[in-house]
Parts: sequence; structure tokens; C-alpha cells
Amino acid sequence: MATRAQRTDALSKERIVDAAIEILDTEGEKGLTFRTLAARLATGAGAIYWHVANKDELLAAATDGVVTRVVADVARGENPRDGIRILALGVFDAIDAHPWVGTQLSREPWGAALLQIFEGLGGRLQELGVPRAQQFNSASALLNYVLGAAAQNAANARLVLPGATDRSDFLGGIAARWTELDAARYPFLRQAAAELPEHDDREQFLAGIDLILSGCLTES
Amino acid sequence: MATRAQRTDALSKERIVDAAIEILDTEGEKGLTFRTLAARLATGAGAIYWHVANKDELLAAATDGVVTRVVADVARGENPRDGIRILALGVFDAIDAHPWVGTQLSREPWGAALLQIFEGLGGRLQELGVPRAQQFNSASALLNYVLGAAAQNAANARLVLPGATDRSDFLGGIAARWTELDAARYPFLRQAAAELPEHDDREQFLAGIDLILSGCLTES
DNA sequence: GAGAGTCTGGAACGTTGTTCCAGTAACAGT
DNA sequence: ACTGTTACTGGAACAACGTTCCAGACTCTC
Repeated sequence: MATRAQRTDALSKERIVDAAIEILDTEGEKGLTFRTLAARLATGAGAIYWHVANKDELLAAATDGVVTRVVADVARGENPRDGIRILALGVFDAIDAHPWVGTQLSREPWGAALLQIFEGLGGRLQELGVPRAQQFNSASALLNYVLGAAAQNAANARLVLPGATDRSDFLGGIAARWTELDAARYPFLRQAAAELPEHDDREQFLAGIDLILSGCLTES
Repeated sequence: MATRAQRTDALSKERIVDAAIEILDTEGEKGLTFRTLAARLATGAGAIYWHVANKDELLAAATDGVVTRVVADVARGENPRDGIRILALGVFDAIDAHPWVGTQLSREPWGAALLQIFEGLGGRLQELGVPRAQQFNSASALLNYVLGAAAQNAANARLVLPGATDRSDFLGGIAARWTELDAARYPFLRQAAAELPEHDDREQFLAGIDLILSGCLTES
């Protein structure tokens, strides 16, 4: 049974997941259906179900595929602080390139993809000298922050399409709405509106990482 | 047109949203369909569409409803640090009670619910004396952390149902899987597995808030 | 009463995830 | 070369969903 021959045009979970990733990237989350997938693979829906239990498993596998590549790409041997920044930014960029990964990471609580990121963050916090009693909490804080920023960014990416021509138009439009808010109830937002259009998501994300890291190291 | 009389059994957006929240809380996200909603309101799907544009708007309205209540409940006049903790914990608890809110907050990037939370956090950071240049970044970091933790918690809540009888069983099962991981690739997770079963989600969440706050205040 | 607006309920449409199953390809044993 | 078994395929069929459509019912104004 192990050494069974394959047809030359054999379908496989790997080919299916790769095709799914391609569709997700080009057509978005709504573009991936078992029918479009079957069409791209020139087969029927039933054949796909032989290799994949259901759509959730397919999405989880696609997510794991992307995340595994990111985590593996982060060089070991960096000093731990830079390692954390590179890893976090890698996840951030991956989700920028594949917004559906952000959605998926928030849906799949203890999946393989998440564990890899958690390990990468936690291991480097150890190296940084965070006291053992606080390693778990600190790593969780970092992970939650990364996931929150990621999901938010993914949702944004999904939203840029309609209306605005480019990113600064888009943010300008949101800032304009903020300045129209009730001054008594939303003083902070009205002030922040000024900074919104020219802020850089990546820089802001990294600033948050540094903030949390400095918190990890100052708390005794 | 403004002073049009209402039938006594009149449908309204408010009644629809309230019924939707009830279904979401009792039956979960999958339980809310326009058919179940119409059945509970003893009407047809078309009647609902007269008051609500589509399901997205319905979910957004339900989310805003819950979040508005939470934000309003947080007493002003607290010292700002406690205010942030209470607000964040309020959002956390609300999502624990209504897991679907967590999912929704991550999907709706600049919705009214999010703005209220952002304002609450940012305003109190100002009072805390965070330098103006860092208020935007700090508030974003807090918000992203809250959202990440919230979404993760919501996903967990959705997952407890099958299998395990109670929470510590559930976490114990996950910890057991962590200890079976490859020791060379996952040293941190294997260590964290020991702490997982008895950790308290709320406490860990608050520890993360304190971590970020201390980071906000030490970064010059 | 007549007419106009507002609102209702349910039938109907197109699409989705999933199941089912008759059929085919490649092997192993004889 | 035949046969049976297993591994796999493709497409028809099903139930459920979000959404649209529209004939009617209600309630006001004239």
C-alpha cells in the first residue's frame, strides 16, 4: 500500500494546496470555491475531497504552507532582538502579500502555523534574558499583538479595492471622517487624524514590537 | 413622512439587531441566518431586508451594539492607567461572553466599534503623559494587542465545545500535544506546556496590557 | 372612498460546501 | 491473460445559504 504506483497526472494534497494558494492570491478569499479549484485542476469536486477533508482543512494547510516558508526564512544566529523584529516583520509582510493568511490565523487557535511563530518569538525572548516566569506572558503578548496587527492589516487590504485610487487617498478619506466626529466625544481621534495619512504601517508595526520588547525587559 | 404612524407590531432595525444578538449568543455564528432570524421575528426574509442592507451590515450593527455598551460602562474619572485596564478587560470579557464580536472586530477595519475603543485607549494615554509623538503608535499597539487577544480568545471559545468536558481538560490536551513536539525544533513550547493548563486567560491578558503600558512609559 | 407611501411575507434564484456513486487506472496473485 | 482489489477520479445531486423580487396589506392624506 505504501509503494503504490501513481498515475502520471496524479492529484495530490500538495498540488491542491498550491493551486488554492494561487487562487487565494489572485482572486481573493471569495474567489476560492471547490468549483474554481476543480476547474483549475481540471477535475471534479469529488476528487479534491479524496485528498482534503473540507474547506477548513484546505485553508489551514494553505496558511501553514505560507507561514512555514516565512519562519524558515528567518535566519538563526541573529541577535535575538533583531530576530524577533525580523520574524514579526516577516509575518507582517507575508500577510500583506497574502491577506487571507491574516484572517485564517485568527480563526485557527492552536494550529501549526501559530505554534511556529510562537516558538520563534518565545525562544528568542529566552535568549534575550527575559525571566522564565515572564516568558510565557511576554511571548503571548507579542503573538497577540502580531496577530491583531496582521488581521487589521488584512482587513484593510481587502478594503482598499473600492473607491480610492491609492493608499494615501484611502487614508486621507478615513482621516477626513475622523475629523468630522464629535469633538467632545472623540478628541484623541481628531488629533490622530492629522498623523494618519502619512503614517507607515510597517514602521508603526515595528514601533509596537519595540514598545512591547522594552516592556518585557523593564518589568522586573 | 417623518411623522408616519407605526403598526403596533412594527419591525425595526433595533428589534432585528437585538434578535440577531440573541441568536448569535445562543446558537453561535453559524446559527444566524436570515431564515432563523425571520422565524424568530415571525416574518419573512424580505421584511428584514427592508430594514437592513445585508448580513454584513447586520453583523456590524450587532457588534457596535455590544461594544458601545461596554465602552459606555467604563467609568470616567478613574485614573488613566486603571481606565485602560478596565476598558481593555471590558472588551476582553465582552468577547468572552459574545465570541462572535471578536471575529467581527477583526473583519471591520475602521468601524464605529473600533473607533470607540481606540478613542478610549488613546485619550487615556494622553492623560498618562505619553509624549504626543508616540501617542498614535502606543494607542495602535494597545488596540492591536487587544484585538489579537480577543480574536484568539473567540476562536478558543468556539473550539471548546467538541471533546473536552471543561477548560482545564481542554488546555491539558493541548499541552499534551505540545510536549510531543520535536524537542529540537520546539524547546520553548515544550517548556511553556507546563504552564499552559493552569494559566488564567484574563490574568495573562492583563499582564500583556501592563507590559505594553510599561513600554509606553519607559520609551522616551 | 381613492390613491400613495410604507412595510410585510414568502416564493424563487444563483451559488456554495459537501456527499454519493458509478466508473477507471494500476497493481498483485494466479 | 484474466481477475479481483485498492486507489483514485469526475460529475450529478442535495441541502442550505444570502439575496432579490413582487403581490399584497397596512396606514396615512386628500
